[in-house]
Amino acid sequence: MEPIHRQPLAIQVASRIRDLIATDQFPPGTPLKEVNLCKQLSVSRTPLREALKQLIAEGLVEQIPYRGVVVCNPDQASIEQMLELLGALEGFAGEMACLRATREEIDAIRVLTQQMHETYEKDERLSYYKINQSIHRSIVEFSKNEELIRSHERLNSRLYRIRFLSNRRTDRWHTAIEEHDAILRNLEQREGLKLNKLLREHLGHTWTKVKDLYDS
Amino acid sequence: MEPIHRQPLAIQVASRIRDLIATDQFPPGTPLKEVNLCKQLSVSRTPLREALKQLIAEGLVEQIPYRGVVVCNPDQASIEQMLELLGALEGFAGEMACLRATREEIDAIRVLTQQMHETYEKDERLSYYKINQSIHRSIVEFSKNEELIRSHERLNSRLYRIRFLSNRRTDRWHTAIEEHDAILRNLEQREGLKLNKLLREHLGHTWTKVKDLYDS
DNA sequence: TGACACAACATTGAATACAATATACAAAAA
DNA sequence: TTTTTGTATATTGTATTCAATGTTGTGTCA
Repeated sequence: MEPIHRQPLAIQVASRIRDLIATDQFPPGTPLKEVNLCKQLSVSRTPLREALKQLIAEGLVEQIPYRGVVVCNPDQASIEQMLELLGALEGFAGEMACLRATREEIDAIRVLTQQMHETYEKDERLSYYKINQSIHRSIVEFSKNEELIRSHERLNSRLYRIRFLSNRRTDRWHTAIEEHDAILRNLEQREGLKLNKLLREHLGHTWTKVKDLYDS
Repeated sequence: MEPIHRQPLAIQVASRIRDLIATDQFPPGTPLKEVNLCKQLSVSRTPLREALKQLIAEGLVEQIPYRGVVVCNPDQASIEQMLELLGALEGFAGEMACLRATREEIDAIRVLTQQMHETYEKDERLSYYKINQSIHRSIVEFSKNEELIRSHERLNSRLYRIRFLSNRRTDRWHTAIEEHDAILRNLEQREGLKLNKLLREHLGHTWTKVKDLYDS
């Protein structure tokens, strides 16, 4: 029988705050005052502080001794480095996926890519964003490397907000779709090295979008 | 003027426990009972618990609700996956280092590689181990990607104990040295792709050593 | 003798109380 | 008026207390 999952309060609090940051309800620079948050979330300081410790370890917030915790505001250089690393991770994941993904798993990617085309035709920005995330996450999962999956997940969540904001720009939408077609093709043909390169470039293009966003 | 660095207790406690795990004084499976540790480290439960939360986030220990925290005992598959990821990270770092390392930084690697040869001649196992770690860490640093450096650092610290244990085997010592010569050569000639491949293979060989260790 | 119920204990989870430190503001001196 | 310094207040850091849960051992009944 399915066991009951118990989550310590700290874990729940952590994921709640994580969401608040990702959805820009706690934008960068927001000071996370303990007593305020306690009241808002109806928990005491102990689990809240333990949750914050976790977020600090994830790099989502930063702590200054005796002066509290604030939401990180990564500068352009940090974002570029994070995207560069994300590209490396996804590229490597893609390479491994070429070796390890099953026929069915690749079919699933094809379906998602097809759906992505449809959202493009219908101009559904949010759906596009979600499907795009799905595809990338799936490729990483198909690497069958748990450690890689976790690392990617953590880094990606830190970039969630940035990517969401940069998704508003429509410039590169069409080319992004074409890139996804190429990604699918190379995955189907198990061209590991080429897929690696493609994914790294694909993420590199995200950076140019983000950069424009910052510059404007 | 140089500011005074203050470390909250939780941070200090965390790094102390991290060391105890790395040096096998807290071998895998050791239950980390809160009150015991409190007394041993002379701190109260609150900062200790916050430290544990950090170690959990790092994946060094695992927590079971209401049953405490134990030192992780990664199985063969996990170790293989961690080493695979470590190889990917170092490989990518090497590729970036070829683009970004200064002449002086590469010289530093040459010096270290030379010292490594000397420890081999003198059969100084511990020195060899430390220099080896230095070289790998330096290459990652020369990628000039802070995010990559942090990720590598965290993953590497989790493998510290394993690598230390596998260092006792002498079989592959000579070939490892030769690989390091090749790594240096390719770094000097800025052959990014080749260096990437070399480093990934180098880490792959570590895995065969570890595997032998487990099998015997 | 073995299985089960129950109680006593040990351990973690959460809340509160207290201490240390930083910040803001006002009063006093130059 | 400006600078400095002391004090009040807010906030975080740490310790302690209480509650919830898991574990172990013992005694009873079949």
